[in-house]
Amino acid sequence: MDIEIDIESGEPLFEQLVSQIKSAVKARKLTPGDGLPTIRQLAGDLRINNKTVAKAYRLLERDSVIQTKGYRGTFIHPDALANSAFDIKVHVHGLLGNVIAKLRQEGATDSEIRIAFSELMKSPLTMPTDNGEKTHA
Amino acid sequence: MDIEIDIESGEPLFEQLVSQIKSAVKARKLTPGDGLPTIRQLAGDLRINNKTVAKAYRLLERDSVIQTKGYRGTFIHPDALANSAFDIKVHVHGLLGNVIAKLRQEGATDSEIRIAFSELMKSPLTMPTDNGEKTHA
DNA sequence: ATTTGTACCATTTGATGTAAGGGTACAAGT
DNA sequence: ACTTGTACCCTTACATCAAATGGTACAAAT
Repeated sequence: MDIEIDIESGEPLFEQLVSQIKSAVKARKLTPGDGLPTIRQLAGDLRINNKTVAKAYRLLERDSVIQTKGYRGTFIHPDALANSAFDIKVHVHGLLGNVIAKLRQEGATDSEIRIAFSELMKSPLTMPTDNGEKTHA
Repeated sequence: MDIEIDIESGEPLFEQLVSQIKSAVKARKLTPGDGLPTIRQLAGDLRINNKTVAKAYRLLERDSVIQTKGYRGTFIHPDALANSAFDIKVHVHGLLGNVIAKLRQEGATDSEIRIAFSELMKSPLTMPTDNGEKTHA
């Protein structure tokens, strides 16, 4: 598995890592059980910061594309192929986009939307308020 | 109708204007048909910028608390009392808050949410996409 | 004890937003 | 013609965040 990074590209480094590994999974170049280099190893090879690689790994694990097993290292997740198809960015874009469109339609200014958003993002303890109409089962 | 502005208060000037006029309506100090000072007049009296007052008036008219009649000036809206009760900030907070809570719960990072939000707010042409989306896997 | 991912402290750089101010110009209503 | 709200150009000061880097420290697994 070759991972290459383009510093010049506008795309964030951690994002390049994530999409390259997902692509490799989709292309069957990486299959469940395959081992990945350690964070420090990969960071050293690419000459980038450990934290940048760690960030990519963290996201990949959240998406269940990889699996970390402590001391033993990091491996391709059993369901990696299916999970690589899902892009949470698209999901977030969809849900947020609908609400924004609705609010704009109702007359809310972009400033009002932005300010409310900022305030909401400041409190990390947001619990779902379930006063919506389309609650799914 | 006395309008007073506190420059020292952290609250934005245009917001002070809006809330004071809404309060006056709720307190029946301003009733439908009452005339308001012109933007330039009020800005001069309070020694603030025209645009600050104009912004407050624009928001008040959007909320149908006041009504501008071109040359004749600005007046309290017939339904001002009812409309003063509605606070769009609360509404925006509610809708946005639910989506944010849901996305966080689904594992989206705050960065991902913020970035998607920024991208969406950049395109002023957002149309409602009405997709009856449910929970993903 | 060693290596793993991870968490925490910090920093710099660049982008982007709000709020407010200043000036100029214009269509619409009377 | 005159005044209205409004639209556009610009600027300032302030705040926040992303991305990346650097260093230190730690629980878990063997």
